[in-house]
Amino acid sequence: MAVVTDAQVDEKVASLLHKTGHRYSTVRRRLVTVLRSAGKPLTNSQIVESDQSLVQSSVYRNLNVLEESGAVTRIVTNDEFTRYELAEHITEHHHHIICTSCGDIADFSLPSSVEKSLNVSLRQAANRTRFRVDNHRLDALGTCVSCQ
Amino acid sequence: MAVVTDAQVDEKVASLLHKTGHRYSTVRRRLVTVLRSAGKPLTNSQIVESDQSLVQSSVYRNLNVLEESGAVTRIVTNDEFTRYELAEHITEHHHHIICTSCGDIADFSLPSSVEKSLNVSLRQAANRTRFRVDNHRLDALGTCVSCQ
DNA sequence: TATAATAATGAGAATCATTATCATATACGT
DNA sequence: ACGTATATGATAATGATTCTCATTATTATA
Repeated sequence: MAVVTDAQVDEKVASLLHKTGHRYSTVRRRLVTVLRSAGKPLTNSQIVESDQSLVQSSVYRNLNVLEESGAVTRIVTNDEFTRYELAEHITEHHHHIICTSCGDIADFSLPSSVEKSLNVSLRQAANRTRFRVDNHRLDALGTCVSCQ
Repeated sequence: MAVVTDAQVDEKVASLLHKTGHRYSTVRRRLVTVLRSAGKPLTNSQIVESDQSLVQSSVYRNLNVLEESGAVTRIVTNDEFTRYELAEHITEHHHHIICTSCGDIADFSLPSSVEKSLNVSLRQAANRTRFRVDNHRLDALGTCVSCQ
């Protein structure tokens, strides 16, 4: 997560937006900056709090645009707020530990050996359902410091 | 999932409800029956469709009661509907494959060797965050037959 | 098995995160 | 700079979920 520079993120997001016929506007740049510096998925209101120049309705609209373009991923926990983060192919593969009490999230990673065996097993398991598997999502569920 | 009988499920649910000061009413019995026979997490409206004697507002209320008692688990996908299933300790540990297009879900299981190494790695990873880890949630993301 | 006390139900109203609308402003190609 | 297409912000609308409350069911006890 430290190896990717701001400039590289900008370039990727710009390319994704342009490919889908959208502009990399000032508001969208600020949005990407907020998401990048947070280091964890944020709710709409956390985003607006982080950068008070941003407007709720525009943030919602642009998060959807960025998601359609593939630059941003939507995270749902068990609380009532959707959270957003930069897509993994822009940053790097990681997982979330979710507080089952307040919905707060932290990022973490697993050894690549574990990731590999997981992927193999998932493909095998998927063959038994009739779904086509594209990806996986592994979350740890627990309690954050302030809820303990 | 085949080893648990209806009577055993009933007994467990009754016990969980009574422990938390609730009754195992007729409506709650029907709800458990619907969830049990579905074999996959259901939305509120899927539940009401499955058993037309059930009423939307009562289903919502009772799903919450059952969740608080620990008999039912809430599943959120990326679509706009929350889904519910019988808790794992009543049936058995399993995972979900979620259709990223329509939100439909199927159940699947992994080899216990994979589950074990996963658990070990999760504990280790959690030590680096400041969360206490209780559980994990592994979903495969893909496309269901009717969306392919 | 009646009774009283308590919890559950159903119908509808209320809530609130998210989306849609639309007049105005901004960005891009020429 | 100009004209056109897209983006923005303020506000209204939407819809899944929750809340309310008068009525009904369940349980414990005599």
